[in-house]
Amino acid sequence: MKRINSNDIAQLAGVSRSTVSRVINGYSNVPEETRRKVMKVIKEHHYYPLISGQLLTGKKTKTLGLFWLGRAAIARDSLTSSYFMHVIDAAAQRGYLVLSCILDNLTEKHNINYVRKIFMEGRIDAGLFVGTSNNEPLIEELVGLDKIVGLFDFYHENEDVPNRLSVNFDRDSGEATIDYLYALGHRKIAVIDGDLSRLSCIHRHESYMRGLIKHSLPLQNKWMAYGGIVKESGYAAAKQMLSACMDDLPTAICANNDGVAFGVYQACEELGLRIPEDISVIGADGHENGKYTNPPLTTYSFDFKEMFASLVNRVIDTVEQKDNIPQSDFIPGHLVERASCRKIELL
Amino acid sequence: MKRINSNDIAQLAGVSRSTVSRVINGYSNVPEETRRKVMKVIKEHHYYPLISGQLLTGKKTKTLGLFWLGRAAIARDSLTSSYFMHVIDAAAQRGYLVLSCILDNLTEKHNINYVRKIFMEGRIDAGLFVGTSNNEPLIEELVGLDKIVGLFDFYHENEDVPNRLSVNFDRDSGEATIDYLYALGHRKIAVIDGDLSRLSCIHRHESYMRGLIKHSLPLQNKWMAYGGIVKESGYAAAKQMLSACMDDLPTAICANNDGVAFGVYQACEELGLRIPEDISVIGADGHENGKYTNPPLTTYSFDFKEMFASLVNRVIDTVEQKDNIPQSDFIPGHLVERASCRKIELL
DNA sequence: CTGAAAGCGCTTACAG
DNA sequence: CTGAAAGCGCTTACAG
Repeated sequence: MKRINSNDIAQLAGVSRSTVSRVINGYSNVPEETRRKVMKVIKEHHYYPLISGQLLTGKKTKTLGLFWLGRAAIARDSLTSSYFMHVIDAAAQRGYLVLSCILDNLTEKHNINYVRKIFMEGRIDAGLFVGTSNNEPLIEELVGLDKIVGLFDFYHENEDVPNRLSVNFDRDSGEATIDYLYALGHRKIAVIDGDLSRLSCIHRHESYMRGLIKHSLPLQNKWMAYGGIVKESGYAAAKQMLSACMDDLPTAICANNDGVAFGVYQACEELGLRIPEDISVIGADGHENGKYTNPPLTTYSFDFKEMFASLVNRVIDTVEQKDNIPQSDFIPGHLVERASCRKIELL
Repeated sequence: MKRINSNDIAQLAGVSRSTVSRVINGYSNVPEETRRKVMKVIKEHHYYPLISGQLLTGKKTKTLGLFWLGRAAIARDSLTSSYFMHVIDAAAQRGYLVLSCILDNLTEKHNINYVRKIFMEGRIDAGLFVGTSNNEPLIEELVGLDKIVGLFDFYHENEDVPNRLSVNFDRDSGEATIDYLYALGHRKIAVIDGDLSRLSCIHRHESYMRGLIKHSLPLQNKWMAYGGIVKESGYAAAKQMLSACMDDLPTAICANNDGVAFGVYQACEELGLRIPEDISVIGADGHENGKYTNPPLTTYSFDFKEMFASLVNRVIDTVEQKDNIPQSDFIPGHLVERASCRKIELL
């Protein structure tokens, strides 16, 4: 059974292929009657033009690539499913589809070729990258080839490159977290940093430090650790840090993100430290599971839906050659107070 | 800057487009020296043939559609991120990409047209559906149009339709669950069913009933409820059921899936019932979060990675016109014993 | 072993 | 307002 094409539709409707095409593409110079006649045949046969033909004439794919870096983090983090959904929804909103790839990194030859191929074969109008580390030559190459690229949490000072868009966490989350703890009376505050090859982790680290300095609080090595970005690494870092300073414990721990905070919970449990009675814990992200931990996790929360929508919309605006598109967007977060931080009575 | 095409490559390499194409497609009748000469130019210019041109000559898209039904369930369930990953990984394994869509249902006109369009426009070689309910006319239409369709948890007795593939949960999970509880000494067993428009929920219900009957246990209305498939609905069902039979509580509750079991946990907590001391709870699925609940959830677990790999591979085999492809596959689950079911001393 | 030619399904100036 | 023609980038019989 041969597939029906625009020629067949034209014949059935008694017009030329040109007219069929004009109707499909909504040209204004088609009289209402002709349009109706052609549409009738199109509907009857469930005819849709093949994109392969359309693409060859310069139409867009109306497809975004979504390149997800870091398989391990994805597998372990349930926030991720909502990320996927946010991207797909935001794109669908604008009539775009999403082609998803999961890759461990963007440095292995094999992965580089894979991504490059998807761009060069003309499968997508633009590509979104999530989980990039701070230096990605492939992305610069693609930008140089005039490919449109959207980056989550990957800011470039250079804003003169209109085909490189980004969305970022605000840069004050760390400071705001410290402010909150300070106001509760905490003076001995530990910080567990994330993966410092990621932009947001660097910014948050710097912001924590600004907060500590602002309040003239001590920056002590024994109260600092690198906790990665997942529960397991957060657990290991917290366990080691706390074990080493049991004689002089901090009264509060800032975890670079909620996954790490869950690891801190586990470490505290094993060390017999009650949260928040013995030690307060505060995270960052706004992870869904934070509502259900015991105690529920106080955290500096971000609206990921908003973040992805901002990125997707500006990328699509760029594809559609709109004007005055902001290249970067820093999304503000806000404190979500639950039950993992307690007030300290000051003497 | 114009894009380089096969003509340019041909000129640069001093051959015809035909030969360039032969090299790219790995034809055997190209002498090694010519091949090398052409490949050199191709590599140098990072040339990749546009798929639009290739498709028009009958090549496949090497892309699978993934149609995800039921936005609400996705948003709430963190298992979902691993589902996405399993599909994308299994497809990538075979050199296929995945185009993902999220839809509330397959019944609204708008959604039907959306899915139909993606198939008809030639964007994908086959489509996978997850979260379908038991009767989906659109799927039958697509099957009738010779589209290749892969269904998760949606079995058809009629196995004579080679372009309709499915993967399913084994049909003994309910019975095995009852067997387990019976062996622990439980005689008063409640069942919270899922969404009976889904095949697996029906099968599991029937299987629970078989188990109860086999052991001559009472099928009591007061110990039966419909709990949907997410935590919230499971909570509501359990709360209502338990509140209504506080004078004669079951000693164990079977939850249709783990999400529902988490709802049961919440209901029990509110009613002051300790798990497993006062009441045992067992789930089904093997949800990652079940490890972290208090107490950790005993459940009848399935390997979703295996399930999706089975479906993806058989769908791709069908696309590639291999022979003797099983249309359905029932994947066996197994009991994962954690701490939510206790032994009952029999008098 | 290899090139010239036809053709895939569409859209879009062009001409009328 | 509308049709005939050209062209997009590829692959594949066909002929030599």
